This record gives sequence, C-alpha cells and structure tokens, in this order.
Amino acid sequence: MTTAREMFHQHGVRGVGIEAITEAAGTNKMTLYRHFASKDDLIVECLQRAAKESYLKWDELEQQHPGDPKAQLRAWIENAAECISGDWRGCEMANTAVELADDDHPAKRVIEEVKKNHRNCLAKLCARAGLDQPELAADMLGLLLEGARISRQSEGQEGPSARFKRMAEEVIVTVGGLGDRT
Amino acid sequence: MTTAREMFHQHGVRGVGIEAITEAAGTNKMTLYRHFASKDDLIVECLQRAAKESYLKWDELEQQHPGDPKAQLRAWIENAAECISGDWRGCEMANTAVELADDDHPAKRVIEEVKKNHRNCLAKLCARAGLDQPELAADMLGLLLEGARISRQSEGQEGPSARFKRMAEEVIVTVGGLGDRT
DNA sequence: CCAGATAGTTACTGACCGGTAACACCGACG
DNA sequence: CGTCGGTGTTACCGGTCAGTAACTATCTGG
Repeated sequence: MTTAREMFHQHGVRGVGIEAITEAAGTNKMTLYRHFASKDDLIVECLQRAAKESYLKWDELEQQHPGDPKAQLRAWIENAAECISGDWRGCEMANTAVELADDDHPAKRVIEEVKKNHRNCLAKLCARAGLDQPELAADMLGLLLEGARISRQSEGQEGPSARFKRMAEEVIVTVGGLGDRT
Repeated sequence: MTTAREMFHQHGVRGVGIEAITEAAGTNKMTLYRHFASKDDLIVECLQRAAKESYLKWDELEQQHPGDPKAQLRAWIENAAECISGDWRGCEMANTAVELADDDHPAKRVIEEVKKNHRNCLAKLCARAGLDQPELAADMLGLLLEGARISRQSEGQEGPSARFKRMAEEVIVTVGGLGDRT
C-alpha cells in the first residue's frame, strides 16, 4: 500500500495500472483485490492514509513547540517549504483532484475534507499566534503553499516555488503584524 | 479544435478520448488525424493556442489602461478573479502538467514557457506600477492565483479561492506599498 | 466536365487495463 | 494428519483507446 501511494503520487492515479503497482510491491493483482474492492477503493484508502498523516502533522507541530503558537507557525512554514523542495510532484490530494474530473468520485469527499481541515487548523494557528487578520493570513498561506506545489510542476525547482519561505514570512509580518524575525 | 480544448479542460487530457472529441466537434477520427500527427500533438497545439491567448491578454491589459500600470495591475487582479470564479476546472496548463507525469513530454516545454512568461510579465507590471518589492509581489500574486485555481477543485467555490481578490489587494497594498484603494 | 484535394464512413489492429475464475501452494492450528 | 485462511499463478473476459487502411462522397478550380 505504501508502494501504491508512491506510484500514484509519482505517475498519477490514472497513469499507473494495478498490475504495475502490485508488481512493484512484490505481489500480484489477486492479492490486492482480496483487500480492496476496486482501484477507486484503493485510491480512496491511500488518500485516507495520507489524511491521517496530515492530521498527525498538526499534533507533531504542537508537541515540537508546546504553548508557543508563533514557533508553531514558523515550524509550519519550514515544514511546508520542505514539502515543496522535496516533492517535485506536488500534493497527492490536489493532483488527484485534478486527475479525477468527475465531481462525484468518492475520493473527492476525502480531499475536500482534508483541505478544509487543513485550512481551519491553519486559521486557528494564525489566531493563536496573534496575527492581526488570522483568517486572511491563513487563506494566503494556504494558497501560497498550494500554488507553490503546483508551480513546481510547471516551472521547475527554480521558479517562484523556491521563494515560498520568503513569501510566507512576508505574509505573517505584513499581514499578520508579527514583528520582524521574532 | 476549440472543442478539443474545451474537452481536454473539462475532463482532463487523459480522461477523454479522441473519438469523443471528434464526435463532439461533429466530425470523425480520420479527419483529425489528417491534421494532427497524434493525440500528444493535438494536446501540444491546443496548449500553444492557449499560450497565444495568454500573450494577447497582456496586450489587452495595456490597451485597456494605456500608460496606467496601476490600473493595469488592478485589471489583472479583476481578470484573475474572473478566471477563478468562471473555470471550476482550474488552469489548462497547470492541470495538464499534473496529468502528464513524464517530464519529457513535449507539452511540458510549452507549459513551462507560458508560466515563466506570465511570471515575468507580472513582475514587470508590478515594477512599472511602482510596487516596493515587485519581484516578491509578482511571485506572491502568481502563486496566489495558481493556488486559488487548484484550491477551487479541492474545496469548491466557497473555499479560500473565493477570497482571492481580497488577498491580492492585500499583497499590492502591504507588500507593494500601494496606497489603500487608489 | 473533369481532376485532385479534402472530408466522411466503416471496419479493423494491437495494446492496455480493470476485474474475475479456477486452481495450486503453504503455513498455522486443532 | 487434516483443514482452513491467506497467497501466488495463469489465463481469461470485456471494454476502451490510439492509430491505420481502404473506400466513398463532396467540393473546388481549371
């Protein structure tokens, strides 16, 4: 299943076949179909696992800097920047949403939920960190991240996505009113 | 060919077959293959036509507010916001880049070129408009737009993408130093 | 009116892919 | 020892899709 996620992410959910996944995982199609009802089901469960990881990240953030929301926010930025420079294939969720044109695909609900949750957590963090306009700042940080991960696939490593950290700091300083380099 | 672009955009380049395209265009497969070498070729030419349109948009902007870069910048924001609220399927270029996982696909070069050009034009416009940090502002506006168009596919119409205009104005005011609501 | 280019039609190939059926295999547990 | 749940293997079905071939129809220009 970890293999499935990697391959879906690397080649896209529509760009890779079940057989290729099972082969890469050292097994075969039948074994997979004894655990998952269909390819769509496998996709959904992969995304749900990714969702769990995403939720855990927020706990991690809290534990790394307990009671210090400003540090948590900076850690979020750091973490996001690493996401961008690491994955040259962007966000699993967003990519899958693009590939799955049907709006009624079951995966879409998972994606929507994760993205909304992420946005809410970010807004709460911005508020706790004392930003002046937490909702606005959260929207901006979220869209900057989303844009950076997409942009990296169009413009490569040297494009605007490389400057994400700089932009995010600009947001929390000028929009949020956080003192320079606290 | 217009039909092809619409269908590629709507269902994704991998999600629609050439038969469906030709049928929708009121013709058939053979006729298409007499004009385009392959499906990949068709994709590339569709993107190139989109690229031309994108270049024309900048001329339009210039003509709408000749010699008034600030108004041009605001018009760009207006135009971007309309893009977001109109297309619920995001940017043709970015979507195609996500779908085409191969980095050596010919379409990738077109996409990269268009995106880089867009970013450069935006940076020049920001500079002409007298923003304090034109490069930074251009990166931010670009990523906000990219993010908004992607986010709309994950979170729907009511998500952060709905607040794009507000964010863009925040950027040109607080990052660029443009007076409030000029 | 004829020639040549362009477009439509039908049918086909070959490949791939999602999903299933039937059967052999192997380890665990009683 | 037996059987039983999980696994591997092979072959297959049905569908879709990119791309081609061969032929016919239509239009245009001379």
